[in-house]
Parts: sequence; structure tokens; C-alpha cells
Amino acid sequence: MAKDTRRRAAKVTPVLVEPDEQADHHRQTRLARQTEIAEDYVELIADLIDSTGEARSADISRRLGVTHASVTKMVARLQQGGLVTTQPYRAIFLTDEGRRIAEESRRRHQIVVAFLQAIGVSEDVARADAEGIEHHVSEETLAAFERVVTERGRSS
Amino acid sequence: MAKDTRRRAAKVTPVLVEPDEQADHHRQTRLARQTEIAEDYVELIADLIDSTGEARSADISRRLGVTHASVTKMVARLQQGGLVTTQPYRAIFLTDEGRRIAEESRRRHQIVVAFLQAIGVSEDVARADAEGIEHHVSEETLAAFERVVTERGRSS
DNA sequence: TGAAATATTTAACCTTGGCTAACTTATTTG
DNA sequence: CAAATAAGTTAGCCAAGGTTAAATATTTCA
Repeated sequence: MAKDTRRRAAKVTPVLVEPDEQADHHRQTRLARQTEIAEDYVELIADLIDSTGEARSADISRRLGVTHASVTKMVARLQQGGLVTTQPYRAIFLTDEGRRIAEESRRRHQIVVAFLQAIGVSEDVARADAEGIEHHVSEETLAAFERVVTERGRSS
Repeated sequence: MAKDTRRRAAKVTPVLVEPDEQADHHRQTRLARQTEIAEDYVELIADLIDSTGEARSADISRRLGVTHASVTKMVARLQQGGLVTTQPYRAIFLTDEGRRIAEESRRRHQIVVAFLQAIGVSEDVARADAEGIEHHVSEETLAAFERVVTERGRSS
């Protein structure tokens, strides 16, 4: 080890928490990562249905920026998971569970976007960042975001 | 491009942006997802080195909540990628590039945690959420976060 | 109506990041 | 200093999400 515990406190102050606590946080984050792709698809499918009447896989692939083939495969998995129903060469529909998740995602998404804009982030960047952030905010944080939105909304 | 044509449709107002723009956002998010695991490892390695003098893979696996074997494999990949150096059965060190990324990650992490706490999120939840959020905030958003922190810090 | 244009699916492949089980090397200690 | 324990590695497996290229269905319209 040699390194001789040089009076901690260097300039950077590494923030080390309790190991198990930290492990828990990481485990949670890994869990969230597992569901976020599915959520993206489901959310988009709901938006397409609401705005154009149906969700075709071509639209999904265009909007997600992935190939048709990836969409087909992912949609099969969503069907496996009971979030979606579809027949070959037909449009895609949400199950009740799928719709529930879509609503939930949409809610988060909107809060995050509104929040980011409220603290001064530009619309485009807000939308882009929200895409990544929305899957990682707890209810507690989401509530804090909402508070900020209404505060700032009121004062302006 | 006149995106403010918000003809508010149904009850739920599905937020559909321009397809390519949306695809770009998703592509960006996918990119961020590719690097976040590496960032987590590198950030943790830096913290371990700073606080205990060295980074052993046992500590990493404990703190990340993954098995030893996963750490070994991931460290090999990090070495491939030039972020880390290590010899079999020895501790792990960061390359200059690795250190750079670690600093950068730590900076983001700290800002996000401070920010969440500033808007009223509890410490534990702030840390947990930050783990997921930190990889998805642009510089613009990060700057907005910092503004909020200093504003609120000043007023209390 | 039937041929060309579009849309969808299938198959084969790749990388990432986990896991378990078995094995090897280091370190500690009786 | 040898045996026990701890730490690290290797090999083989898995699922998720991507990719291309080729095959197949569906639409469109001349």
C-alpha cells in the first residue's frame, strides 16, 4: 500500500458514502436502465396513436433514429412483456398496462421539460436532456421539480 | 422554424416534435448510455484512489454491487479503451485520459447532488437520483443547475 | 389487374454488461 | 513456513439492443 495516508482532504474531496448504500444506488440505476428503452418505445407509440391515429413501425424507427429491424425486434419484446399487441404487417396497439406506462412516462417527461425550461434551459436542449433524465428521477425529485415550476411560474 | 404552432389537440397533448429532431435527441441519449457505465467505474476508481490510496477490484465490486468477475471484465475493457492501467492481481490506476474523465464525472456528480438538495430533495434520494441523472445533463443544463444552487445558497 | 413502390419481417451477426463456477495467485496467521 | 482465507482471473453462459442484407407482404395507381 505504501501510499501513506496523506492527510485526507486533498483539493477534490471524493464523496464516499457507505459501500452498501452506494451499491444500492447503483443497483437502482441499473434497474432503471433496463426499463428505459421500453418506456421510450411505449411513450412514442402512445404519442403516435394520439396524433396520427395509429403507430406504424416505420414512424417509430424514424423518430427513434433506429432501423426498422430494431423496431420489429423490440416490438416483439414489448408484446412478450404484455405492453403491446400487434399482428404481422399491422399497426401497433397498447395494452392497458402499456397505456399506463405510457401515461406515466409522458407525465414525467412533461414535468422534466417544463422544469428545465423554468430554470432557464432552452427548449431544444430541455427536450434532449429530458429524454435521458426522465427515467432517473424518483417521485420525490419529481415533486421538487413541480414545486420549482409552479414557484417560478407564479413569480413571472 | 415556427415550432410554436401548438394546435393543442386532444386532452393529453402528445408532444410531438419534428421527427429528425426527436431522432437526434434519442441518438444522443443512446450515446450517453454507452459511456455511462465506463464513467461510473472510472469515477469510482478515482474516489477509491483518493480516499484509500489504491483501487482494488474487490472494493469496486462491493461499491457497485456487481460480482468480482464483472469488474475484471469491465476493467479489461477500460484498459482497452485507454482509461486505466493494471497488471494481473494488482491494483488499478487511471491514465491521464481516465483521470480527466473521472474529474469531469465527479464535477457533474457534485453539481447534480448539490442542486437536488438545493431544491429540497433529501440527501439519500439526491445521491441515488444523481447516479442516473449525471450522465444525461448537457453543459447548458449543468450551468442552470449551478445558478440555482448559488441563488438558493445565497438566500438561506 | 398486376407491376412497381413501400412497408415489414427474418436471419445472422456484434457488443455490452451482467452472471456462475472453477481455478490461480496473494496475503495472513497459527 | 505451511495452510487457510481472501482476492483476482478465466471460461462459458445469457439477454438486451443495435446492425445489414435478403425475403416477404401490402399498397398504390397506370
